[in-house]
Amino acid sequence: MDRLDRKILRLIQEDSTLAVADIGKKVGLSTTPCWRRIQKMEEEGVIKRRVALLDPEKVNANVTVFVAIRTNTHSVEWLKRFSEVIADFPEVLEFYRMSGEVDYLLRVVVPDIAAYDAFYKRLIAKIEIRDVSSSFAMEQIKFSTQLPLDYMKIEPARNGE
Amino acid sequence: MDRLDRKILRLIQEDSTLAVADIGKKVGLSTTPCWRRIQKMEEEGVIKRRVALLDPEKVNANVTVFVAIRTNTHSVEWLKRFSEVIADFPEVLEFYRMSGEVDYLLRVVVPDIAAYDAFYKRLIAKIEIRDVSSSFAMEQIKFSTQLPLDYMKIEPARNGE
DNA sequence: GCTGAAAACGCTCACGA
DNA sequence: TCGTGAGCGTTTTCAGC
Repeated sequence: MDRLDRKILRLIQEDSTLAVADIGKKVGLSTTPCWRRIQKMEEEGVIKRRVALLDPEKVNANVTVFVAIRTNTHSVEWLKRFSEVIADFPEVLEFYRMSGEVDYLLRVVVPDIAAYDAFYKRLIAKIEIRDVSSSFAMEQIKFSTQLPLDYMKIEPARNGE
Repeated sequence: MDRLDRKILRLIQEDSTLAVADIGKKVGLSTTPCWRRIQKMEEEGVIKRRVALLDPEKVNANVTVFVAIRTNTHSVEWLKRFSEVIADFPEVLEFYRMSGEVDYLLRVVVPDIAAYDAFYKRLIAKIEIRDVSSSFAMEQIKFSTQLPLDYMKIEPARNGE
């Protein structure tokens, strides 16, 4: 992947409705070669999927809660079971295994505090957890799906640009 | 918005490359009415944008760090300044104002710990922060942009379905 | 590897039910 | 509000450079 590929990624990460011809114009490529580059990055899995992003408020899912979880059973089996449980909850958008004090961190999205409480009860009914600590977000100041591309490993373009 | 709209949202939240005709087939609608519903939801801002999601590993941005921030200057001006500073850092993908102990929470994405340290130094050089606590994610077990649609406020369809 | 053109496909709109 | 069908633009493929 070279600088042109990165330029393409920057564009489609922002807006995937752009026509291939337009992307080509912006990066200095005609339609066919630009299309082939995109095709290749899809095959390689660099581009994973194309999705529509919705307005959380308009679909009544505007409250974000971060749930810090500590467990006493640090086994692979417990994690496997826990992952399966989490997979059944569409409210959980992000799920991380952490270093430090907290073992796992969830980002949960619900309409309000009451719905979070209902979610919480359903969760602890399904699996035993030592310690759960919930932090509510008052406001989402920034949310982006655009990964920083400045760290990409770039192979120099053949023309030397 | 009725049940059909919700079905449409479910589909395009998952895969926005689906042809309108195919979406229509899946929800029981022919192309044009399906297209009109999508059009309307775009105009209303329910559908905000369409983007490509990339593989964090393949673009060398695979380490997530949660940064909990506490401030002593709880003024609107400080938040404004802080927001502007954050906007200049492409590594910050999410930024929340929190309730409780922590004032703000960032989700930062970098290639490795060294890059995080560099990011951290650049950040604190730009604005004064009372207390910063960084937690590293070892593993991203789940990441989704699909908001839960079960909480949507549904108007009954005219045909009574 | 790029260009340009042709074919296939999907989007968009006017009209009638 | 839905559906049909026609026109148009985009995507995708392919021959030639």
